[in-house]
Amino acid sequence: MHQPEHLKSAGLKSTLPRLKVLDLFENSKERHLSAEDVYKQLLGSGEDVGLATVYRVLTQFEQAGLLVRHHFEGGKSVFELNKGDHHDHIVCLQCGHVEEFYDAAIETRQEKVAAGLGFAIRDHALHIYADCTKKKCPHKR
Amino acid sequence: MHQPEHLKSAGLKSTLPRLKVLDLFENSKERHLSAEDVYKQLLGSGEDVGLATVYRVLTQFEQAGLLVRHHFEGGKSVFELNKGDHHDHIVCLQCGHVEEFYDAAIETRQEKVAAGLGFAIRDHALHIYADCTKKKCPHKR
DNA sequence: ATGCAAATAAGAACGATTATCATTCGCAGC
DNA sequence: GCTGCGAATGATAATCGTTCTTATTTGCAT
Repeated sequence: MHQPEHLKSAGLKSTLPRLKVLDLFENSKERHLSAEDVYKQLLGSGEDVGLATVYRVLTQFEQAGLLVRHHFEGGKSVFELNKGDHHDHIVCLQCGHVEEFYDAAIETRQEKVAAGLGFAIRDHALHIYADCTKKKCPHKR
Repeated sequence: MHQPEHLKSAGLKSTLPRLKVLDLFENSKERHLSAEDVYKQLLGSGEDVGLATVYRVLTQFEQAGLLVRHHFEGGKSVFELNKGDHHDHIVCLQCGHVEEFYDAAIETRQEKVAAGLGFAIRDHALHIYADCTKKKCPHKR
């Protein structure tokens, strides 16, 4: 792993905390992590980063376009690697796992509706909160 | 205005703060109000209610089905009178005004997508953040 | 009117996040 | 490879929205 280029092109110095956070997002099982998730996972790996630094780095990465921030219910911000695509989210009410999906029909309908009301869409968020219908929820929190 | 019945049927005593909050939602220009909006408007009207009471009452009203709570970006909860219908929201990025809409096609597509992924929808929120395309944004903050 | 459970107001407490600031680090220039 | 300086960090205080605690007040059935 040598993403220093990512950081460099974003105008950010390649520091240890930043490399660690980026690495975490690229190698973690869960794509969607909160600031505290990141902080705890780093501590768990023996890394010594401050919580304040985690928040700072996440915000910088968001501004640099490396991460995308989401506001699901529950108050806390959740981040994921920016794959460049747009997608919406289903949040499992049982385990908190976040599934992604994209539906072209929904996207175009949104544009139509907004245009009809005299708005130009800048951004949107579709969050579905649902129960997994499989017998046992397959995702562990 | 005599909504004591609303309160009564919800199992809530008809107290002054509760009546005032309910009245505010029924007579305010903006349908969507945060706890602080409610608190400030009441203070402005010379009413003397505590902020804690506002939060308590809003939560009770939500549980009683009188109000619906929304989580837009920005962290704070926003409430509106429960009209019984479901609708989604467009938030004007200029003035913060919230416009409501309902699109059957979007709703059905959501169900299909969720079912296809093995989820049973419990709740969902579609928030569109957009710019008003009219020359001057007609809504004042 | 009286009493008591329920509701209130004020402020403390809380969780998530941001700001402050002294110390440390990355890295360009020597 | 060393130096120096501005940027980045970590510890902690501060902030913001919200909830909890508790002593006091209120609605309302009697």
